[in-house]
Amino acid sequence: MGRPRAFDEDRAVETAAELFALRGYEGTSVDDLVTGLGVHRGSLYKVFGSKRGLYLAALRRHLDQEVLPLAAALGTAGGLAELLVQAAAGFDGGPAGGLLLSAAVERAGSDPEVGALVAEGLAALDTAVARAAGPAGGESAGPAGAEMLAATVLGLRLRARAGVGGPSAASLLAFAGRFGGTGAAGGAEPTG
Amino acid sequence: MGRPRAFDEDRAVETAAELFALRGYEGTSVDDLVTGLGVHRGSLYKVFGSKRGLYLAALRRHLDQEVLPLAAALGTAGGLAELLVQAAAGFDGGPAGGLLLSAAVERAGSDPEVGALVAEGLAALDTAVARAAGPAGGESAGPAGAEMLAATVLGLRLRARAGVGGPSAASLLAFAGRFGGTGAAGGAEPTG
DNA sequence: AGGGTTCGAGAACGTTCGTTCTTGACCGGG
DNA sequence: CCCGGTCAAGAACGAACGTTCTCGAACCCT
Repeated sequence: MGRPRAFDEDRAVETAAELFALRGYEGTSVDDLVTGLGVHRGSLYKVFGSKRGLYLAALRRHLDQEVLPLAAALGTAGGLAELLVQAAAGFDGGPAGGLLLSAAVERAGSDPEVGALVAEGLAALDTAVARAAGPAGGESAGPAGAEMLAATVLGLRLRARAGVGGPSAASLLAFAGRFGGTGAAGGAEPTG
Repeated sequence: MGRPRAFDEDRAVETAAELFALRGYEGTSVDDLVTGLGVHRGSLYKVFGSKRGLYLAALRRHLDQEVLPLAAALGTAGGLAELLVQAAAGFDGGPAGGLLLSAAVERAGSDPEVGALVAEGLAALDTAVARAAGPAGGESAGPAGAEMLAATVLGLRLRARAGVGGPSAASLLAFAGRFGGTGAAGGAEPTG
């Protein structure tokens, strides 16, 4: 009953996630969202309740549609070296954890609900890294060795986001070699 | 000539750095700054020109008074293991790169001047890590191996800032051991 | 066909934003 | 002594903020 919705809700949340990832929560105004999403103000408040509600939906979607699938894919195929290379390159050039990174720094400390979502995303990253690194990184490096490598991945993403150049491919491979990762284990000859 | 200033400018910038680090640039209002600094609005604009001017001064001070000295200290004394342990623990419990982290994620991409300062801070961190890691991390791990370890330090600080638990001490020592770091090279027995 | 309900369009709300202005207190040099 | 200049105090500015309201159009169900 009633008039059917004229916009794709999931697509709106996806666009909101990109805007929030790009400019942060405080840096993105409701006007920006209304313009960028092409969704009317009233509809936005009817569906999501508030700007924060839309932000939480965007972060939730970011985890479900990008972080978790990416983590799962990296956990099964490819080794540690590939994971580090893709992390430094921005995975596939997309947002690639940009919203997770932004939320972790800007909102996780002051908004408990955001903090819980960020913790969930980071835990998924830990699991993926543990699987990619295999026994070398996940076990012999200590009971929580994967968290160290996950921190490295986060740091690489942060550097890329800040616009500073990342390490060379040779460094990435040499680094992975220290953990006996698949693909580039052993020798660490700078080839470039 | 004229009435002398009644507030400590350097102390005001220091407090501003703490506020900006805690709530970010967009999340800190001029009213917050006026209240927190105890400096009048007019004086603030007379001295720093704008909110952004104060932010740049705070970031500049953060680099000069906290990041660079910390990097220098870590570069000369202590090994990689100690650096990682201190990074995970928040160095000395202070802001410890919080403003650098916040600026890197929130402002470096959209404000070139902030981006330059952030790049300077990250470069200083690279240098410090290279010295702490010694030949093992700085050379044999590749020409830019230190950047990988610096990324790990950044990731650890980000995790701490987001409020998620960091790796155990055993993991940190085992990780450092992979690079032949001073203090905990070799064995990686979980002692806790 | 018509009632009930939800939608999209946009004006409007009060608040807060960053910034500027006005006013009077204070200080050093002639 | 008093004058030029800098200071602190706070009101005030227009713009932008997040949110709410009013209104007519569009649609499903009976």
